Amino acid sequence: MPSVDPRLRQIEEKWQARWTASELFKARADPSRPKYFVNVPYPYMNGYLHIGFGVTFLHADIMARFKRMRGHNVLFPQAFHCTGMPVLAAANLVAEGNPAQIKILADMGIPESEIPSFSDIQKWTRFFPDAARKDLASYGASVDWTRTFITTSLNPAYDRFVRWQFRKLRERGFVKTGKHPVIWCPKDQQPVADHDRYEGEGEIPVELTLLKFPWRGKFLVAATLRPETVFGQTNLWVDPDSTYVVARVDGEEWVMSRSAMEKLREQDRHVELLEEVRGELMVGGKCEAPMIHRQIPILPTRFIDQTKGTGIVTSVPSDAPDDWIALKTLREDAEYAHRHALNLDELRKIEPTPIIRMEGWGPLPAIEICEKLGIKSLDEREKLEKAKEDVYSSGFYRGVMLENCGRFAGMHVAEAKDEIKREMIQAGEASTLWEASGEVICRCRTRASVKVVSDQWFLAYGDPDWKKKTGDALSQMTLHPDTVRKQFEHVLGWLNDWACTHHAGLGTKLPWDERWVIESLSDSTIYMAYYTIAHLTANPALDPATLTDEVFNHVFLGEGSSEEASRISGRPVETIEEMRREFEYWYPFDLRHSGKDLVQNHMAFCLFNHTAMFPEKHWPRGFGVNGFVKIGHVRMSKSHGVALYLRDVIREHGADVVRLASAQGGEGLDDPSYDDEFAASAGKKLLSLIDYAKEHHETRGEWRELDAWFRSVLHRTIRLTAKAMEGMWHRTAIRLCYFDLQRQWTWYLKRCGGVPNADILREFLDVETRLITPFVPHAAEEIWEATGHKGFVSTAQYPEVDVSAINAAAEFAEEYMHQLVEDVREIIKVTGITPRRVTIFTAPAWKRRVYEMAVDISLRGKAEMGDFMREALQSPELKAKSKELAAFAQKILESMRKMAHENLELRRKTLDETAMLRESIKFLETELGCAVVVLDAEAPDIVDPKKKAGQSAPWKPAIFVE
RNA sequence: GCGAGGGUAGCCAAGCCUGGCCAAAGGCGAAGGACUCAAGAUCCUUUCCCGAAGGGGUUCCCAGGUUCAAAUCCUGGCCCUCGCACCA
Repeated sequence: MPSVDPRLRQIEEKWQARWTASELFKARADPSRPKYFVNVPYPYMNGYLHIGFGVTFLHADIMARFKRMRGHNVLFPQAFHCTGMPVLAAANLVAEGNPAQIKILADMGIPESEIPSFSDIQKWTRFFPDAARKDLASYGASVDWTRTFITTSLNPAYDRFVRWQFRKLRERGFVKTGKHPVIWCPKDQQPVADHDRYEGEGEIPVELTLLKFPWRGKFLVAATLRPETVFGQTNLWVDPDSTYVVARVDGEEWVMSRSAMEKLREQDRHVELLEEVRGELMVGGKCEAPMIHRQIPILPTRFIDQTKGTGIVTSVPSDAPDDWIALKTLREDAEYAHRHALNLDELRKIEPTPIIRMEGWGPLPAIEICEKLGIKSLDEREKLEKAKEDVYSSGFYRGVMLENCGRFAGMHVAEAKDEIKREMIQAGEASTLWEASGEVICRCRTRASVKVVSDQWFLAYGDPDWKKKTGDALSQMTLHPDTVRKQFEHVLGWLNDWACTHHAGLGTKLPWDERWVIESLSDSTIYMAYYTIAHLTANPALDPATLTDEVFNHVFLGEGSSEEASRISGRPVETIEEMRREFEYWYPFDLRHSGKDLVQNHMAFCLFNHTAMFPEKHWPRGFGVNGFVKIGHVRMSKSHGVALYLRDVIREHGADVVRLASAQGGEGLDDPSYDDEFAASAGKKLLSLIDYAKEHHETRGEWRELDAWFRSVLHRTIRLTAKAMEGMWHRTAIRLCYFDLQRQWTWYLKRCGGVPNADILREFLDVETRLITPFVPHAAEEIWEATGHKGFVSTAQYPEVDVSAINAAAEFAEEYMHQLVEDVREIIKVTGITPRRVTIFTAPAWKRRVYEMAVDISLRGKAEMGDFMREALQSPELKAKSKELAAFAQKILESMRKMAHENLELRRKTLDETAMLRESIKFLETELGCAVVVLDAEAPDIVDPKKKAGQSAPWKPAIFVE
C-alpha cells in the first residue's frame, strides 16, 4: 500500500495545528451574526470510526465550512455514543477471554498486553472516544471540541438531561406502559438479551395462533404460524406416545403439552393443571375444526416436537410438507394403522384440499415441494425444514386465498393471515401463544421461553395526534435530497409504539422505575439541544447535581426565571443564563445529516420527540441523508470483511484526498463508492495544484478576448458551485469547481501560449482556492498562504459572483474554437495524413448574410423554406447567387430547426469569426503541429485543389488539410 | 408482498423533472505519443462500429406508445439495492 506523500501529510499537520491553536472552530453565541447549527448522529463507540461514518460526517463538515465562509457563525459539535448493549457485551466477552472479541481488538492494532484492560467498560468509553476525536481532527474536522461528550450515566450531566427529558415526556403523556413479549429465562427470572445467550442469537418472540378443537367438553389446542391454512384442515395430529395435560386456562379446559401450559403461565394467563391424559386416548376420535366447522379425525403421528407449540398439530397436507408426509406414511403403514385401530379405507379418503394459489406453484404446494426434493420420510428433517421454508415464504408473499376460503377468497395471504386469526379469536375459536422464533438457551444453560411483561414502557409513536404534529414538522423541513420526503412520510405513518426501556445495557435509568434502563435509540432523540450547553455542563467546578429539572425547564423551555432555577438548584445564576442564551441563539439545528439507514428510526424519533418537547420555533429545520458506502463496488459490512477504518485510509492517502474521494463517490440517495484507485491518483493532482499556485509564472498585462472568456467561465462556476453547495450536491460541486474549472484553466493557458493575464491568474487562484476550501481545506490553506493572504481561508468569504463577467458570447466563441480543432483532428485521423498545412476557409459575405437572415426568421417562429427564399431573393446580391443559395439555405435552416432559442441568439451576436481565427493562428499551429492559414472562401488566388472552400458556412468554416 | 431508490459505453457516473447541436459531460482503467539514460511523475491524444475529409451506422434494461423529434414523456414487463422494527 502506497503511503501518503510526506508533503501532503506535513501540510495537513501544519494547518490542523494552527486551527487548533487559534480555536478557529470554537463557536459561541453571537447575536450580531447569523447562526448555522449542523450535526451528525454520534457514532457508536465499540471500535474505531469507519469510513462510512467518515462519509456522513464529511457532508456535515463540508456544509459547516461552506456556511462559515458564507458569513455564518457555525456550530458543529460532535459527541460519542456508548449507550446500549454492544460496549457492555464486548467488555464482557473480553473478560471471558472470548477469542473472536480479542481478535477484533487485536486487528485494530491494540497491543496484546493492553487488551485485558478492555474488560472494563470505562476503558472503552475513554479509549474509543479519544481515538475518534483524534481521527476526526486528522480528517480536518471543523468541530467545536469544547462541546464534546459521551452518553450514559458515566456522564452525570448528560444522564440528568435524559432523566429530565423522560420525566417531561411522561408528564405530557407521550410515554405509556403496556404488555410486551420478551425472551425470558425461567431460572434467572429475567429477559435473555442476545449477548446473554448460549444459543439462539437473533431469535425473537413470535405470536402463534392457538386453534381450539371442541372435544368431549374440552378443547384440543393446536398451535400454528399459518392460521390462514385452516381452510385446508383434514385432520388433527397427536403423538400417541406422549402425555398431555388438561388445564383450566382462563376458565376453559384445554388439552395440550405440559410445556405449552408452562409457557402460557408466563404469558399473563390464568392456568391451572387438572389432570394428565395419554395421547393414545385421543387417537381415533373426531373433533370439530375451527373456522370450517367440520368433523375431522384425530390421527397419530410421531413427528411432533413436544417442546414446540402445544404438542398437537392441525393437519393441512396441501400446504404443510410435514402434514403431507405424515399422512402419506400413515396411509401406507397398515400395521401402524391397525395398532391404533384405524380404518385404512377411511384414511385413504382423506385428500389434501387446495386453498392457496401462488404463482409458480401448482394447487398443492406441499406435495409439489416434497416430490421435488424427494422427501419420503418424516426423518428427513433438514429437507422438510427447507420445504416448509420455501412454501411458507412463497405463500406469504405471493399467495392468494382460493374461492373455498369464504369471505377471504381473493385476499393476499399476508393480509388474510391476520384477519382470519382475528376473526377466529373473536369467535372464541382461537387464542394466541408467544414462542421464540427458534431455540434460545440462556447462559445458565436453561431453555428460554417467552414471557409477556406487563410493565414495559413505550414511546407512543402510534398516537395519531402525535403523528399528525410530527407530520406538520416534517412538511416545514428542508430535506437533502428532497426525494427522502416520501420515505419519511411513510415511516411516520408506519411507526408504532416503541419499547423504550430495557433490563440491560448501558444508559440512563428510567427516573421513575430504576429497574429499567432507557434504550439506546430512545435516549438520543433531542440531544442536539444538549450540544448548545454541553461546554457549560462540563465545568468541573460545578456539581452536575445542580442540573435539576428546574434548570433544564428554564434553559430549554423558558419556564420560570433563572433566579428561581438557581435558588432551587444551587447552580450560579450566570451559568444558567449563559446556558439559556446559548440555547436560544443556536436552536433549532439547521441540519442534521446521517446515513439513510437511520431514516426509519433515529431520524423519525428525533422529529417526534422534538415536537413533543419543544415549541414549534425549535423544531428541526433540515435533515440530510446519504447512502451506504461501498468500497469499490462492494457494500461495506463487517461480515464481508470489507470495512475500512477512517484512520487507516487517512494514513494511506491523506485527509484531503480521502475527503475528495469520499465526497466524490456519490450524492443524493445513491450509495457512494469509496474508490481506492481514485484516491491513489487524486493526491498527485492536488499536489500539482499546490505547486502551481506556489510557482512564479510569466504573465502579461495586456487584455485579450480570451481573458473575458475565462472570467466568464470563472464566475459561472462560482454561481453553479454555490448553488450546488446550498443543496448539498457535493459531488456536483467538486466536479464544477475542481475538475471542470481546472480543465478550463488548462485550455486557457494553451490558448494564450502559456502566458496568462496577471489579473486573471490572480483571480483564478483566489477564487479556486476559496471554492475548494470546504473539500480540501488543508491544501486550500497552503495555497492561500502561498499566494500572500493573511489569515485562514477557512474563515474567508466565499467568492461572490460578478454577474457582468458572465458572457455567453465569449463562451460560444471558445466552444467554436474547440470544435474547430476537433474537426481538423478528426480529418487527420480519418485520412491518416500527416499535415504540413491546414487551410481554414471562412464563409463569404453572402453566406453570412443568409445565415443572419436564417437566424432572424428562426427566432420568429417556424422557419419555412419558401418564406425564407421569398425574402432572400429580394436582395439583388443574393439573387445573383440564387443557384447556390437554395442548397445552402436548406442546410442552414435544417440545422437551426434543432437549436434552442438562446443558441440562436448567440449566433446573431456580431462576433467576428475571421478576426478570431486570425488571432488564434499561433495557437492552432501549436495545437495541430503544422502551418495554419485562414482565408475567405471566395478570395481570389486561393489554393483549393480538393474543392473544399465551397463547404464553408458561418461558424463552420471549410477545412483543407495537406 | 409492502415502502423507498435505481438500471446510461470496460468500470464509476452526469444527463431524465423543464423532449431538440446527445454518439451522450466528467472520473477511473486501458492504448498511443511527448519528455527521460531508464522508470515514475507530468503533459497531449485516442477509447461503440464503419470511413483516405469534419460524415454515416447502431446505442442509453426489454417491449410497445405519444411526437416533426425520445436516454429524457406515457403504458406494460424484467432486474438490482435498501428497509420491514423494539437493534446500533
